[in-house]
Amino acid sequence: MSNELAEYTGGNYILSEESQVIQQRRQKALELEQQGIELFPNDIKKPERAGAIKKVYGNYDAEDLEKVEDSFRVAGRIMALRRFGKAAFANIKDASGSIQIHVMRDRVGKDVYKIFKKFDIGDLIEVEGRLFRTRTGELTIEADRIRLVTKSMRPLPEKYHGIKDKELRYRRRYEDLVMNEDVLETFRTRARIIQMLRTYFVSNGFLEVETPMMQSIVGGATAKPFVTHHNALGIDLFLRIAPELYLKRLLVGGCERVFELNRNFRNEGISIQHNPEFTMLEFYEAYATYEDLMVRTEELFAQIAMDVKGATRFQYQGMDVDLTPPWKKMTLHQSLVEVGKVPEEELVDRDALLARLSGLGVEMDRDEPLGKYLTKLFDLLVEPNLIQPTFITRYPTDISPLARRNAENPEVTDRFELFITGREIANAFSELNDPRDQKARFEEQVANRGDDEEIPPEVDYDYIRALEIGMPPAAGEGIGVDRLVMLMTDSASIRDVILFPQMRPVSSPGKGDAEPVEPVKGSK
RNA sequence: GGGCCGUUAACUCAGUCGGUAGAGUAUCUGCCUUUUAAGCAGAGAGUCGCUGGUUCGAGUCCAGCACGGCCCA
Repeated sequence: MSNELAEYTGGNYILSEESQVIQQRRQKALELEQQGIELFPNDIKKPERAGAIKKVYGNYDAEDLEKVEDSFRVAGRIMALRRFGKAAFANIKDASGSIQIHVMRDRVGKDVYKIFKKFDIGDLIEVEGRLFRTRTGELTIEADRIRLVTKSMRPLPEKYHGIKDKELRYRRRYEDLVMNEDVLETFRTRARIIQMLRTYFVSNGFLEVETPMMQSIVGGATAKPFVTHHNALGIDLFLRIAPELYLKRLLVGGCERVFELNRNFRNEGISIQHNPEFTMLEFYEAYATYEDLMVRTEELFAQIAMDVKGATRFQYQGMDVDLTPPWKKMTLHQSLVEVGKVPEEELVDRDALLARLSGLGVEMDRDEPLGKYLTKLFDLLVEPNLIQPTFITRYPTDISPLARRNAENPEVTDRFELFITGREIANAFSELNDPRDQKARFEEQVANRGDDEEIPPEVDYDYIRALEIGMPPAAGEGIGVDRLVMLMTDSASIRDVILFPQMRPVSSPGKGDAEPVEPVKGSK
């Protein structure tokens, strides 16, 4: 064959040559068509599920099955094909599982068998017949009728090893899903976790809302945003980095319990833990404090673990994790001293902190708020060691612009971050609802931002206005859903829990070849 | 942004000291009516990621680039 040589044509790719295997498939498809076989019919009645048949008849022995006179009609993809001249076995896979079929020339008829001989692994077919058990004991459908449902024009990956190349798995998730059983299982678990999150909050009286994805002022977190432009309004808009300021406006509006489960976008690095778009759950509860949210979080995570894992104690990437409440609590200072082995007196000493960071290979500006040095040290020395669930509390006020000050010590906030398996998985605090303090902190934040910022920082004065109307005392939390799913599915990379993770588009022929792209009609 | 590793047939992978490009699966042909990584016999299939360099000769050595993976910032 000649590889799929792609020609660069100004953004689109056209296959100039095809592999031999694909040419042969096209040829076969043509031959079938000439014999009057529809390659892509649309009149297939809803079939039985392979898994359901197996569930009901899985325990029947050969004699029992002979008494079952019903015919069963399934449809699915041919995953394996073993031909013997005038008969063949095939494995047919649908969303519920797979089932073996047996096709005999003398049963389906010469003409049909001739057509069947042109079917390939990867084709979707429909089969109808009675159940029997083979000599080796496998429940099998003896085909009376067989029909092509969708012709596959391209060969599937190798049947035994499947598709292993991670790049191809992420770029061609459809193929990954066809070949690798566990992938669908992971995403089923993901769906179940999201369902449980939703059920938990709804049943606790939280209102699910949707707030803007496109915002004119970046707020609610510190991260670089994606910029887009609205033509009619003539303004730049930012894809949200967090929904926080909108959800708290709803607290002002009288929604005492709200949550949003949706995507955030951050224009930063891609890593094993970061995808530019990721799923965040944020919830806000009036008349609750960050301490109440600790209890909720423990309860929620334990419930999810029980459902997914059947226990609150399980393995993650070889680590033993125990989510049984209550979880460990530590202040940021404590964690730096006890886990990070930083002498306590250093924690208030700018020079000592900078020196220690420098020793760790991190150079930071001298005029950063002290809290930044502490959290940097925390990231390096403490976070990786927090394997068991741990709430870290009392974050410095200077790095927590939206959190309520602690009543005894206004230099720290009523805030926690949750760490499991050395990773941040949630962030929560009692909400700052004093508009005067909020305004001062916003303005200070804006004043302190460097000139090198690509996006000029802006104070959200409408949010201040909302606080002036009056926001009830409340606490709010954000949970990184992808990371939670990673934990519960024992996935090492965030890409394994996002169906289509962000990848750089392929711009040259070769591995990960772009498929032929027809120029989009009407596009420039 | 830095380091290490990878990129060879549609897929999974070998490829020794620099000397004509290999296997299995898949495909095609023939045989085969209870197989299940079916079997047997045969065949076709490659711009060795891209570009340049060294060399009589490069999949192999060197440089740059692209994409990806892992680790670090």
